[in-house]
Amino acid sequence: MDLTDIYRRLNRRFGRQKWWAKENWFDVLVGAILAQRTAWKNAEQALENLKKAGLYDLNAIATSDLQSVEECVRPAGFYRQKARRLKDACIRILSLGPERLEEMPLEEARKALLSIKGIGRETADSILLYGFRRPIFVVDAYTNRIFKRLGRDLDDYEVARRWFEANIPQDADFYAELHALIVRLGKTYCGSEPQCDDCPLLDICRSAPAKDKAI
DNA sequence: AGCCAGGACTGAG
DNA sequence: CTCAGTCATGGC
Repeated sequence: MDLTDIYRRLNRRFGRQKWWAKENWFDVLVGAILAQRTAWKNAEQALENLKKAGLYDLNAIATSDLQSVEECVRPAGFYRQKARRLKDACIRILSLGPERLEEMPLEEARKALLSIKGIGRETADSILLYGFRRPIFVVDAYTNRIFKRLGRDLDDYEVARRWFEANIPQDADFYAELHALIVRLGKTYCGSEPQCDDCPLLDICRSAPAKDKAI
């Protein structure tokens, strides 16, 4: 399966996605945590609330009253967890020194992020890729769903990630665009009600093994 | 009226 | 290690 070809098709169909194109790592950190298992629209509302409350700042969140963060973050769902995770993440990164994350070797930075409660693999990789422009490919639920339909099982996250990285140009901007395009494709064609008409990958899907067709 | 959204943690087997 | 249960609001 030619991932570069898939990228070309998606890019032709959807154009440039520019996820977090001009944002910094803090924007991505907060956005990624708030967007966990939540529609982006709701995470966006929570972001606005944080800004209006003067809490959109690493130091401010780290030293904040947890309840005021909860109020802001409520629209994003799981608001008690997310408030706690946000604050914890800010405290940890402050004590580590944010600039250290840029200097560290990639695997080390990844481990540092993963050691923060509330930051799992996808969130850590999103922060590294979109926030720090480090070459790590992000695998998410859409990626799983789509590629299972195309005939490739990705249920092991690390294996899946390495497979992508080994089969496309090892470039952060390419990773960033491809992942965003995959999510875009997923939203449009692979939701609860699959819309196969006009799907840019329809031929690949048709020629795939028939076992996982029913997603 | 359910179902789902750009996950991660916990506890049980 | 795998897997269900849990966390929670808003939109369709």
